[in-house]
Amino acid sequence: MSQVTLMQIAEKLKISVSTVSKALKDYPDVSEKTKALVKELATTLNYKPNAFAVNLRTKESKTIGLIIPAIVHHFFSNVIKGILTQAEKNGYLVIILQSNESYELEKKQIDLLLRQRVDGILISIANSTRNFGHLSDVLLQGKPLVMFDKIAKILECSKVVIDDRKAAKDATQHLIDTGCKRIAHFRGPLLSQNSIDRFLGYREALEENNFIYDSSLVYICECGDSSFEEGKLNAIKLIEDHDDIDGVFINTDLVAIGALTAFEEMGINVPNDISVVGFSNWFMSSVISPSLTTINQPGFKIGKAAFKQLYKELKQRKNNQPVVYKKITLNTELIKRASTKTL
Amino acid sequence: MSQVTLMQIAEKLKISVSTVSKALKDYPDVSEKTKALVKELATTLNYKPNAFAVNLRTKESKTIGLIIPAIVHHFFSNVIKGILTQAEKNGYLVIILQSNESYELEKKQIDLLLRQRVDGILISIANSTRNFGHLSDVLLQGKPLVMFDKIAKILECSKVVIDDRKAAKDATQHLIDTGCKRIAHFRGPLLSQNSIDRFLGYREALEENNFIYDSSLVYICECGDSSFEEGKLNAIKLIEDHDDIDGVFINTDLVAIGALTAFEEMGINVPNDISVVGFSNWFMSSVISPSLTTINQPGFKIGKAAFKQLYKELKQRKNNQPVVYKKITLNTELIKRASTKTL
DNA sequence: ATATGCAACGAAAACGATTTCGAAAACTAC
DNA sequence: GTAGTTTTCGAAATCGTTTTCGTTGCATAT
Repeated sequence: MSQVTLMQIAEKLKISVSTVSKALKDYPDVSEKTKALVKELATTLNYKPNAFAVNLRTKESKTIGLIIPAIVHHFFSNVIKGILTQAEKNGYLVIILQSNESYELEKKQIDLLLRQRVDGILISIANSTRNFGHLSDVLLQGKPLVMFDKIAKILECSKVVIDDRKAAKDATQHLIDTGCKRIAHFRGPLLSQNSIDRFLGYREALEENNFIYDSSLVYICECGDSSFEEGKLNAIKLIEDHDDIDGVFINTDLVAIGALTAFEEMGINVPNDISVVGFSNWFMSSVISPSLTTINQPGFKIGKAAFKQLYKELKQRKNNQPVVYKKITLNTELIKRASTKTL
Repeated sequence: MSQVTLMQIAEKLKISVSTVSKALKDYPDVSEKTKALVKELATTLNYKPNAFAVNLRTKESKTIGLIIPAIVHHFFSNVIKGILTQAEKNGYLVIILQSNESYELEKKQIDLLLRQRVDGILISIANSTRNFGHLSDVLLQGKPLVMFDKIAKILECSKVVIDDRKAAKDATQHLIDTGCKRIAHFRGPLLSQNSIDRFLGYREALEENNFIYDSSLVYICECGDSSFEEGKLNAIKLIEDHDDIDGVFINTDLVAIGALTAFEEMGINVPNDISVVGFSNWFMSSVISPSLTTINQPGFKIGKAAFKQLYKELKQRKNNQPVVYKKITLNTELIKRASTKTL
């Protein structure tokens, strides 16, 4: 029932606690004979070192914290999977918290993790987060912090991202390449940096191809729980407002799927009347009809890279080496499917 | 940089560590004046109690472990969300591990969590898990264990489930009620208890309506990463093998969506030629065309209920009350959509 | 003056491991 | 046999809290 301790092993073997500890950790100053004895008893008693005591002594917990805006989300759950996979490989445990896109919650959660004395923190910040004091606190405590996907540009720490702007430009360029002449954009929240960057990529592609940018072609959606509905509504509004649109670049897949549905209901053919490009490559995008051309956002890889970077910094600090922050940008790719024309 | 400790506060105030500790925890034997002094200094120094030391003393970590077969999964990510939400409310942190449906991994992860001295464990077991020694170890260590969704019936502990059999029966009955005369079933893995129960529900509905059960109408799929493809392939095989099928009950939504796609490609109209009912109510099911009739599996609620039960047992043990195991069965509901006929 | 009670504080023993340092034992070499 | 070296072990400090059990000083009652 109650846990086995080093002392219990020591008493049974009539040796000291220190020797038991050293035997289990293969210190050179313990004879092979006692080592064997200790190890055997330890396994038969099913000894498990008390993590609290170990952590207290060694000042590290082999645990990291992860704060993420949402869990029920194809991209983010892939990120989590990447992080967990890599953490497991390196013997780290992960405490996961979801901020629900709330700054207040995020702040509280950082504090919780700091109290828990995690070795480091991975975070994708909430859209509503404008102050970064809670994040610089982490750095000030001497703990590594790696941001991914939704980052604070101003904060000096490592980051793992995709190039939203370039990806959005690629997406828009694809619409242009396949013959679209007047291209709308359903963008995400005004405050979200990702949305801003994607919007900028959209505009940049237009400008490079000498299209005139028309702000009335840009529709905003929150990209929250009702993304699908937002996509439908915006699609309807788009058709009401304009009669010459032949392409749309949409901030996220789910909104795009809503738009596809609305287009179908209105008897508008995709891609012949209007071409659609989404963003993220949710699993769903490949199974709907017409399948959705989109930008693949490599969630699993981002998660892996984020943990790897955190791990690297953890080791650098441990070895008193200078910590070098890195900004890692992972490649996205355009996945061409049936919602855009082929040349 | 380095963390503030009780001793540092004590030294600055020229009082003892014990008084500081007691002041912060509002013990009655500390004067209001010193309490105020201590609390003020604690906040200005940004004191955070060292969780390792606290845990070591109090023998509880306010942390629980969660082992889950997969994260990138609509149902499971909803469960996680439910658990995290409830855990946060009660001041608990959650360490999440994914077993990837591997028994070996699951065993190792249980051991990891036990070493970490989590206060309790929530688990949905892997399909491949046939031995439950690692799980009864948890109970033997005096730590609460609550299983959800994928459970081991043989193990005596609390469980949170849905009634797969009844739900499957409802689904099949709905096909019968809407006029289907010959109903096939795409079932999940042979080893998965959920699949077995759903299969039994399917058969029970047939029998209760005096349909003859025909094992050649039951197709197996793994329901893994290629569920969609499996659905397509099975649908094609089904049509090749039989020409009189007018209804299918399918083990999971994703497989069902694959089947829907294949039916459409083969020019078979759903629901007029064949009606389809899925299982789980993935988000996707409502946005595809035709939208999928399915069984809603309340992931969020399951997660919440699982944590609540764990919490209850945690408190019972703490108060030396007898621990009562409970099997909680949550309601499912049939969501009628366009893939089945209306009366 | 003595006894009693209470308020306010502190010393010290846990909790269970790690690690340094010193000591004992065993062995080598002369 | 003695000096010196190498093995092998253990005592004790430490990590930062919590909590028990005193102790002190002071006010009140007798």
